Amino acid sequence: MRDQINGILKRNLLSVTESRKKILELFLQSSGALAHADIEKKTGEKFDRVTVYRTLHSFLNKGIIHSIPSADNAIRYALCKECTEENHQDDHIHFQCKECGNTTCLEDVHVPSIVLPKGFRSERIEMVVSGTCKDCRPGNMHKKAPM
Amino acid sequence: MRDQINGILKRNLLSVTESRKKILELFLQSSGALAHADIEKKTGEKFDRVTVYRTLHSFLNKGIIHSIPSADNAIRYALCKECTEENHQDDHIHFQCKECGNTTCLEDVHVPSIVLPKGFRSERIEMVVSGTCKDCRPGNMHKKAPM
DNA sequence: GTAACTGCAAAATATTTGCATCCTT
DNA sequence: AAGGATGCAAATATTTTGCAGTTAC
Repeated sequence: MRDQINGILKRNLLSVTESRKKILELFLQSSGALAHADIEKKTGEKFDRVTVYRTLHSFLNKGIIHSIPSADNAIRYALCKECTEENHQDDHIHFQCKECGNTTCLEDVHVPSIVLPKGFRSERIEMVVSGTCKDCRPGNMHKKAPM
Repeated sequence: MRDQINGILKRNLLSVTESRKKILELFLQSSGALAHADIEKKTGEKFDRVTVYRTLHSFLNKGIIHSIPSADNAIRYALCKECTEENHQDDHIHFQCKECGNTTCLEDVHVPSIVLPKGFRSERIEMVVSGTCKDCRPGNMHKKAPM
C-alpha cells in the first residue's frame, strides 16, 4: 500500500506529503466515492480544509481521481483506474444508494453507446444510477453502514 | 403563454405570484436548462436571491422542474414534461455543450436500459452527455450565443 | 381575513486567495 | 538551496433560516 501510494504520487510528479498520502490512502481503502466532507471526517480533521481542497484539485488535474456528478450539490470523487491527465476514461456507471448513501463505481457495467441527434458530438458520458445497492436490499442480512 | 403559466401553477396548487410567473416564463422560453445564477441574471435581479431559491425548491417539489446533475457544482434545472409530484419521469438524456455552455434535454433520446450486478435495484437513471452541440459544430454558420 | 409568499437581515456553510512558514527533493 | 505544499487569516460565494410586512385567494 505504502509503495502503491508513493508510486501514484511520483508517477504524477507530485511531491509526497502527509496530506496527499493520507487522502490517497483513504481513496484506496474506500469502497465508494468520497465527497469533500467525507474526507474531512475520515482524516479526523487532521488537515486544514484548504489543504483538502487543494489536494483534491491536484488529484483531479492529474487524473488520479475523477468527479462524479450529482444533483445534491455534493460532488464526490473516486479513483481513476485508467485515467491520464489528457484522457479521462471513466466509461463506467456510478451507483448511488439511497439507503446507505454510498456512491460506488460499477466498473463492470459499461456505459451503453447512444445515438445522438444529427449535429451533436459526444465527448464524454456520465451515467449515474440511483436506487438500492446490494448491501441494502430488503432482506439482506449483510447490511452494513456506509464506510 | 400567460394561460399556460397560470395553468401550471394552479394545477400544482401554487399561488400565482410575480416571481413564479416570471421564473416559469423563463423556463418556458429557454431552450436549455437554467442554473440558479442564470435565473438571477435573466430576471435582471428583479427578485431577491432567496425568492429564487424558494421558487426553485417549490417547483422541484411539485415536479414542475427537475434537476440535472453536473460535475461542476452548478446544478441546473429544466422543465419536466411528464413529471408529477410522486413520479419523476425524466427518462431522457441531457446534453451539455462545452462551447456555448448550454444544457439541453434531448427529449427524443431515451436512456438505454442497463443490466446491474446482482442485488442492485435501480430507481432512477441520470445520463449526461457532454461535447459539442449542433449549433456549435465547427463549420456550422448558425452558431449562436447561449440564451 | 387568512394563509401563503416575499424581501430583508443575518446566520451557516462552502470555496477561493494571499502570504509567511515549512517540507520535499 | 529552491520550489512547492501547508496552515492560517480573510475574502468571497452559496444556501438556509427567522421574521415582519405584503399579496393572493
